[in-house]
Amino acid sequence: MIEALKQNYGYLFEPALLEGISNVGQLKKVPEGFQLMDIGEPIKGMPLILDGAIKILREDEKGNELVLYFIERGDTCAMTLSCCVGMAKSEIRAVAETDTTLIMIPVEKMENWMATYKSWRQFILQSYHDRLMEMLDTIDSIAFLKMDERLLRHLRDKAMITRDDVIQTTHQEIAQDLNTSRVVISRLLKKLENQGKIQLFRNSIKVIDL
Amino acid sequence: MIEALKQNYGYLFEPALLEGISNVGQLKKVPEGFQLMDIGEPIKGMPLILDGAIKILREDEKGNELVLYFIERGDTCAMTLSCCVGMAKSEIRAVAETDTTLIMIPVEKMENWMATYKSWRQFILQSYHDRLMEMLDTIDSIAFLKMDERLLRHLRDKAMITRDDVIQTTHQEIAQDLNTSRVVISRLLKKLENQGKIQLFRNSIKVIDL
DNA sequence: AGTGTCGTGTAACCTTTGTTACCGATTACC
DNA sequence: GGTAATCGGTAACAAAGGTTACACGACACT
Repeated sequence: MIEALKQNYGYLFEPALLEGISNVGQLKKVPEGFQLMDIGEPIKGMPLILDGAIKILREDEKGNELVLYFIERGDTCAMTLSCCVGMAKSEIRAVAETDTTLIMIPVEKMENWMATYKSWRQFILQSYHDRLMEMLDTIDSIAFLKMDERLLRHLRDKAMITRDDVIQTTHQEIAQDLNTSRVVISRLLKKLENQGKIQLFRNSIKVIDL
Repeated sequence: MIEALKQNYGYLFEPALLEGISNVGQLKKVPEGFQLMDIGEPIKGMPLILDGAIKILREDEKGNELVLYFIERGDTCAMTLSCCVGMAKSEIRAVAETDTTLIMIPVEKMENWMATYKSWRQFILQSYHDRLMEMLDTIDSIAFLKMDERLLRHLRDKAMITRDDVIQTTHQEIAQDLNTSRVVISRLLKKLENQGKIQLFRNSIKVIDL
């Protein structure tokens, strides 16, 4: 574990902190589609992603979903940080977008390390910052963009985090991610294909115009 | 200044920190409508609100606006915190919603106090948490609600922060806040009035159903 | 091969929201 | 008092997105 940790976070954290993490942290490998956290669930720990990607999404009472953003290698989940401060319940759902390796850190350590390690403080603040910016991005998309632009952006995001211009997914799944209906997505995807921006296949989409 | 400071933040910060704030902080009184910060502007300092309320909004390249949330007495602006970490440019615009009194703290002090005062650390983290939750709320509104519900929610928010069920505003201004057109707002306001949830006057709206 | 399920394309229609245009009332300013 | 600007109501229409229904091919399972 310490090896993968050093590789991803070595330049960030001082040796003593790396050691602390590897002592109390719990290595976890989860397959694609695995649900790491759900809305209303108490927070068990804070994840440090070593490899893979996680989809963070929001749901309302009626079951409508919306993807907020993805987190990747080197990231952590600000919502988790957040919950250590105030309430203990998660406001979001986290689902592994690809096979993912991560370290879970018990929440008790956080305040502790905040006082001790400057690098930890900076990491936490940076994470909050990054997540706030992602949320701003999300808000920009929903508030200012039409569905076809949101769709294209979503496809590019997915291509980016999987590092593959061919996305394995269905129209139905995209519709859920963007909180709209399958018919609408099929319609717009066809339009994007006619514009030469993507290529459609059964169960996959190739993004041309990255 | 130290008096107003103690009154609003005394229970949060230890005496030494309060003293530090009152030494380096700069007291500011701004009138309603005053623009405290704009998108792209470098961040000068971090505001602690003593009295009043500030509207935080986002704008895209085309000039479309959207209100993100309001901050009030006892709050600070997470975007400012955020900018001390990464870039130095503001991502948002801040406009005084009412006459407002605040203390500006130079950004240099932040990292300093983070190491020294536990209460400061907790305040910063709590602020980040609060702001993230507000952003989630905003996303919920835009993503899951129809315009009439968003409108009603906006009116209630405004009533809340001004502590007055009569809102002084125009349909045009509301339309800007919600990134839609005046005609749409007029239409929906009329509907809400017919439903008995509000009462319309020239330049003001009374929220019945708080 | 036969059956059922899943993924996709498409048409028809409805609702919500955005746009343009116009009008009357109120207010501000000279 | 006259004039211009602002504010709000409304109609008519356009565009975007949501809904329902159905067809057809791919695929899985037996």
